[in-house]
Amino acid sequence: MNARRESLGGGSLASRMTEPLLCYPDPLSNELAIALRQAGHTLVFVANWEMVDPAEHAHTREGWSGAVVSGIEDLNGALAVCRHVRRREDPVSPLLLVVERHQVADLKLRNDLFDDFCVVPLAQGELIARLEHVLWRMGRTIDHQLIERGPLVLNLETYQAGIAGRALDLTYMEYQLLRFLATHPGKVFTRETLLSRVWGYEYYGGARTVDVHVRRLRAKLGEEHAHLIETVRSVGYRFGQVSWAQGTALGSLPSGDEPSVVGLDR
Amino acid sequence: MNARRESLGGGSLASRMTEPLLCYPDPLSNELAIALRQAGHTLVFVANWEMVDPAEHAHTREGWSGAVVSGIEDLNGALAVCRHVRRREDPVSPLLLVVERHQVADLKLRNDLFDDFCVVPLAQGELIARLEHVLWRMGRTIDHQLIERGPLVLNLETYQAGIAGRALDLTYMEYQLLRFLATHPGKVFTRETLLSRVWGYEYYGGARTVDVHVRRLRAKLGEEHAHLIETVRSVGYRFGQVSWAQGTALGSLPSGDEPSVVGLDR
DNA sequence: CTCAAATGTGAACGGCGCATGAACTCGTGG
DNA sequence: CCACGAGTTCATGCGCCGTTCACATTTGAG
Repeated sequence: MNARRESLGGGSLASRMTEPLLCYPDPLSNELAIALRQAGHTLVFVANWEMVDPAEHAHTREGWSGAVVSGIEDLNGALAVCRHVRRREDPVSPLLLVVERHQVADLKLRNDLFDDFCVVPLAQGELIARLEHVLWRMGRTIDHQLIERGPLVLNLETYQAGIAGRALDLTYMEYQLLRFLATHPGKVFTRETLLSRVWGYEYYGGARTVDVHVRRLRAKLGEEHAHLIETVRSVGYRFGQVSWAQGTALGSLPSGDEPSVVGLDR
Repeated sequence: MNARRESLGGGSLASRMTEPLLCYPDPLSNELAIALRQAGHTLVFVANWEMVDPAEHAHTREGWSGAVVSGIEDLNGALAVCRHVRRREDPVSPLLLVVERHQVADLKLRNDLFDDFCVVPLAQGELIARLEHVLWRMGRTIDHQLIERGPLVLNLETYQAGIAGRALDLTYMEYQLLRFLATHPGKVFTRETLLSRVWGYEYYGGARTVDVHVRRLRAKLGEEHAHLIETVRSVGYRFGQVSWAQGTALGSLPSGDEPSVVGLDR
């Protein structure tokens, strides 16, 4: 089964968005598809995350104007699409996630997977309003996606990483793992959680794989910064750093004595 | 009429946003206020845009952690608040706008007035999810799930603990034990109960193990705070002490997690 | 006061979780 | 076909930390 492309119907108020919208799943619910078409968007449907790249290649376009991913039918599949789409060298954005009411709780700690979300049943015009709002936001924010955590810098566009000014040559999984950890500084993740969030929900493999990647990351970070990834014995790992332990890690520590080593030295 | 400020209730799972949330109108709908309070926010209500600056000045805070503006009662008034708030030298952000279904259309071309919006009726947790998402986008983070008991702070996400601003370096079991005790302040647990609740139902070992862990905890708490874990002779241990001042002291101790500051000396 | 039960204290054992090194699989490109 | 790199798995050793024990100290009843 191939990606299905709709051509733009009669003119209407087609914004200057010449690129198509990436839609998941195939078929997308009628309500959503109709609203999007009425707003003048061209839709390309994919049935799973593996078809995203072929779909793009199929119509020789350069990229997408955005994505609308519905988690109603299959939330895990939707999140897989989000994850894949965000990891491409040219990430699709903006990405709008559509969920049901009871799925809102599942979005916790997954902020990095989407730019905005909406809950069905939708209000009249809500989907378009959100798309426009997020497009407007991106047009005026010149956010050259950088994650800076102390001496660590991750460039989400170029997939480059640096530590204390020195460039880090990370492999794909190393980068993904470090990025995930650094996106949630301080929080401890079990190996199982890391496998599901970084590797993917469908992944089934030994938990010790995480250890090895952590080890290599530490090695590349150098002895001086290896402690940025901390081991929490019998729990998992966390990305920690001294300077924002205060106020972030422990909460409002009264600016007292020596917050410098808050929970970081073992 | 003045701006109305709520102080954060006793302990519980308080988010660490020390700055208050600006809320319009006064009163904000119950549904919204309750959700925000449950997430641990402190709320300050204003009745119109002219009261924003006086309200900020009133409680000597430096700025806001964000704003929740409801347009349900008076959309124009709400938009006026948004406009004013955005024009200040130190704009309040993020700004979340709450509207009714039929008002979505009115948001067109007003993207600059808010960072995100949501439509009533809200899905369970949607308001908080949006706040978190927009906060996350702006590079700020909320710390959830803090247990605060007097000078003791437990961060359930980072597995970090602190006492009076000083970091505690606890082992896994020490942390689990302290967490369990602090979750039920004042309540006495037998060693057997602790073994089954903290160690696990299937655990079978000597009861003196508990003693040793309590000892090490007290040592790490420091002489000053060692009394936070009390020995109830021929019964077991408890966290905190009962306030005999209030009538039926023991009997009135709620078994739950909430009241938190029962008899804790600050 | 006397004594026994309960708890505090110090120390040592030993299992388990993790780091480490290395081998193996798979895909890619020369 | 081989070389190479990336991801995964396996085997081994070490050290932390949970557990236990012996002994000291405290508590409370008679």
